[in-house]
Amino acid sequence: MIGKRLLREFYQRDTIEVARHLLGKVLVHRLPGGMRLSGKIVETEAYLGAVDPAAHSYNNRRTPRTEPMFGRPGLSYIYFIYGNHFCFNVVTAEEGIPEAVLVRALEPLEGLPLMLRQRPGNTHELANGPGKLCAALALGREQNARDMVTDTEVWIEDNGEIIDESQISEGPRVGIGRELDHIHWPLRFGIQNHPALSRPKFPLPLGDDQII
DNA sequence: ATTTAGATCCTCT
DNA sequence: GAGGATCTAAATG
Repeated sequence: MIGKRLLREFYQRDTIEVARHLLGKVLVHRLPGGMRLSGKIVETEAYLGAVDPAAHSYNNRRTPRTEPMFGRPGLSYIYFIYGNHFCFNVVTAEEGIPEAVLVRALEPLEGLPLMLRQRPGNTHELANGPGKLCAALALGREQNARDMVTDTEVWIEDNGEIIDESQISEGPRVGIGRELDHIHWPLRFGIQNHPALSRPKFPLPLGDDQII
């Protein structure tokens, strides 16, 4: 069963809302030839642009690399990192407001045999990290700055799955440095206890009988 | 189980 | 020239 492509309105709203609502949606890469590689989004992070020291677009920093973040909501933003990996983001909010959501983990759905050929192992370890999911879905420079509302190769679908608020874990973002307040901002979201979540583990929710 | 180091190269200063 | 929205394997407790 093939879902409905997400429309502009999905992306064109509050970035944190988009990050939460992307959980359970399906990222699709249609290869030349027609084969579909896809996975269910199980983990995301919000990057809040001008006011977010962890965002590439902090203080509206606009360079050739960050240019897609200033484009229409629904654009892909894929960048190369650490000499080895790509990371996949979706541009959010209003055009000109450089915010985005990083997709951090997928549960592979279509194209499993192909993914396993290049990285043998457990299904839930094929795309449980931002670099790994780009490798699994063959996303790279070629797929940067695509308008996923209209593109014929890369887009996101709604397959009808509803993720209730009560099934969403949240916590601080990963890998963004060490000194300032923003490292505590709870802008990382995941489907609670899903086997394809990345590391590190989400913190336990705070409760009355919880000891830290 | 947790920590460390190395790979590797693009982007911006 | 420095460092990064990462990953893996190897070392350590």
